[in-house]
Amino acid sequence: MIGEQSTMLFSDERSMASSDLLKGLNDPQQDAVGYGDGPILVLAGAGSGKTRVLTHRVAQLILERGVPADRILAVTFTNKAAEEMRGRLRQLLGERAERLWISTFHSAGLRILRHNASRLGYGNQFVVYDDQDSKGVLKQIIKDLNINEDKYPIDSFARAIDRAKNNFILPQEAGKRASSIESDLQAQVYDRYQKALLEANAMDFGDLLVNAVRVLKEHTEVLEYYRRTLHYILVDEFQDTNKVQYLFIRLLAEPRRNLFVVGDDDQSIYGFRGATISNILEFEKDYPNTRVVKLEQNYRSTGTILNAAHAVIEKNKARKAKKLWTAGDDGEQIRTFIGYDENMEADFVTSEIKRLATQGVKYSEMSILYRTNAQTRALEESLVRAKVPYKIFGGLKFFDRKEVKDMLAYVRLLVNPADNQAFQRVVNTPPRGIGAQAVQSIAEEARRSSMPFLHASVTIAETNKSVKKFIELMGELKQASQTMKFGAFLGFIVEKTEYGPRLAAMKDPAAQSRIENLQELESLGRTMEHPELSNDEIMKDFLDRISLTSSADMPAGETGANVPTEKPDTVSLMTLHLAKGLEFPVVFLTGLEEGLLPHYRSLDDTVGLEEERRLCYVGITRAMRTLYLTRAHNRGMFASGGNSSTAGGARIVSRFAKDVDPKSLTAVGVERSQGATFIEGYPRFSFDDGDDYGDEYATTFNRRKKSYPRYGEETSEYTSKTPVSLDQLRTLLMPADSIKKEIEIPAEYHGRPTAALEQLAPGVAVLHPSFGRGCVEDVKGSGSSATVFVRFESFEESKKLVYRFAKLVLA
DNA sequence: CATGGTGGCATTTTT
DNA sequence: TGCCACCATG
Repeated sequence: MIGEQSTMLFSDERSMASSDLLKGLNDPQQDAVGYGDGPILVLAGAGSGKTRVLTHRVAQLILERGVPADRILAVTFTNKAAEEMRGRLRQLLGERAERLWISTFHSAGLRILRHNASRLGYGNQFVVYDDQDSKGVLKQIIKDLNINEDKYPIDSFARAIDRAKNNFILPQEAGKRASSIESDLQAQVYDRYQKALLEANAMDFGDLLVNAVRVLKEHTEVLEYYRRTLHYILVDEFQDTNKVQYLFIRLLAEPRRNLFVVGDDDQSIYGFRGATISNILEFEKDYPNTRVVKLEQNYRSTGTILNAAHAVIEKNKARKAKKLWTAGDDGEQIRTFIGYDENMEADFVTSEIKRLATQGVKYSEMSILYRTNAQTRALEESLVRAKVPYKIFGGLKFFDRKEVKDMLAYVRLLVNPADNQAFQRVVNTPPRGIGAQAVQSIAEEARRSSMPFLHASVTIAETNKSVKKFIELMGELKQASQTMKFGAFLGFIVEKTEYGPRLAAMKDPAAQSRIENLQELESLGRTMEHPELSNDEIMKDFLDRISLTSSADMPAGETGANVPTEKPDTVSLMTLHLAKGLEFPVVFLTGLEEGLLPHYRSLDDTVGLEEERRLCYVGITRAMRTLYLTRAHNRGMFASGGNSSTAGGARIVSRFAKDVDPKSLTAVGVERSQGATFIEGYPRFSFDDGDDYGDEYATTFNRRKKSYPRYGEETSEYTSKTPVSLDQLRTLLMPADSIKKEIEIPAEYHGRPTAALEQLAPGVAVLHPSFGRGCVEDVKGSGSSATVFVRFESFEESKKLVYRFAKLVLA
């Protein structure tokens, strides 16, 4: 849903008459698209046709000015946005769109480094470390340096290093700048960390940018090459670029300066990642004769929604003055709701969704937005209960699974024997008698001989039988990797390492789903097979794709009216950060409370608060037609077990909501019945008298409250048990890919309430989300520790399930 | 020396 | 839940 104006002006596949390019664009849009050479900054407000301008600009360069497609680089923030852009350009340009270089900053960095990393002392086949790997490296360093982890936690170093990289500060420079004991220590750790990565032939995320810039700066022949190649550069979401990214672009854009950047300072929400608004506010200083174009006409939202958005954002000091306007009318009132707690809030959202659905609104036209991922729990639970199809964006769950990471670590180690993190991950996984002591001696040997752990362990193997066996295993895997097909090879790893067999031997229900995940991985491997590529190449490609796919890469398809979609009709749930660039007819903006939005971590700092405000602005401007603002009166911050803990007590309405004109708000539900307002009201909530709620939401809520505990009950098992389908994974790994966590509920199991413990007795037929149909044999214990023995149709022996987690349903 | 079980703790946002 | 530190056991 990146699309703004979804008109289908150009249906001709091949190309179009160039004069048509400007048709359907408003004056400023035409200005931007038709501009000649030189730097141009397009300040594009939310919903003002930004993507349209970008794509038409590219088309204009090619069709009207004869620029070859491979002379153009367009940089976006997510793979999805890149794919979206390519898709649209395909409509404008046909085949030629394939030759454009459209990618994210990180992919562009990776591509350059794959060809040139050797100039920096890395092997070109370096691996990309994820956050976990990075922390593993840091942990070792902190141990080596005898740093007190309580005083200086790993995360503080991770953050410091990340910050340095965002600002293109290399270790040496960091050392020079250090002005305190702490920053000096950080610089030391940073230096050792980089050396460790270099030894492991690995780069972390930040390195993909830092090292790309280094290679360009330090090796003129490389820089010249890219400058010769790239004549036009376009940058999307420019307000979210940080210093390294800016340097990267600046280097490539010289000397032509044909730089076309599009952004909106009001939507800068990645300050924590080093994005600096000054990049956009000061662009004109760096490029003196910049043409500035403002797009202020909004084609997305109603007047009421735009007014609310403006009321929120205008309080920010650090912004370029502008005000969105629409030629459309005011539209509906904004609807508000206060829930007793987050569950009631969720139930409200759910029931409104169902209501709208019966009125013909598609699920895919509705979206639920929130500040923190933790808020999904209640929402998810409520949606599952009501059988509303949904998908949650964010979090690469499949590849984050332990068993998947374990198997991938074997692959990594084979591709890059210097990958010490992968080594440490697999050396005793599954347990094979190589404990901390043995690893310690391997590490010492590695240091002594300056060899990777894997090589050092060959020496240790002379005196340690377990290590010897491990080495032999790796050798066997290596040989197999040369001869077997990739998919089969993955299966071979699972077998040979005994990882699979050991899981199979476990009675634990969780083991079963892990096996299924490994089978999925194997199937996925089969789809990666390619007759012209060696297994080594396939493995590298496989790993690269996995490490670069991000949680914001949304499913393709829901791009508005002009692209027919076969995508499932589901409600979208995502954080405000992930929502940027998208639009939905109906938006539920949840958790409008002090401490959540704005988040309490930002409360004491004005810069942070301004960013929270922008976040709220982004949320509001996602809505095309209908906007809901909801909050909860109580919120269990740390959900656990069966307590309805409400740490933090009563919650106060967000200051952002207070900025919205009350006349545009209509209370729904509780406030309506009690005369309280969204802004001021604390409606009287009582557990004893359901009628107090005064509307239909009370029913669900009351039913609910009797069946505590609720946290982690309905949903967590779905997310961990439901295997990701092959098709999903395949999509995931294609360049255009989409990352999503999609929940598919088994048909029979669909929507039924979890069976109460009292209902379970020997002989009762039940359903389990992943084991299927079965019959209760016995029930032992009570309360949260109760266990149920079930004989499932598809299993020989009966299974012992913990009642609290099993989610059994009466058959 | 390796392993498995137990109890305590944590949660902003992400390329 | 899931991760980690700690401890008892083989």
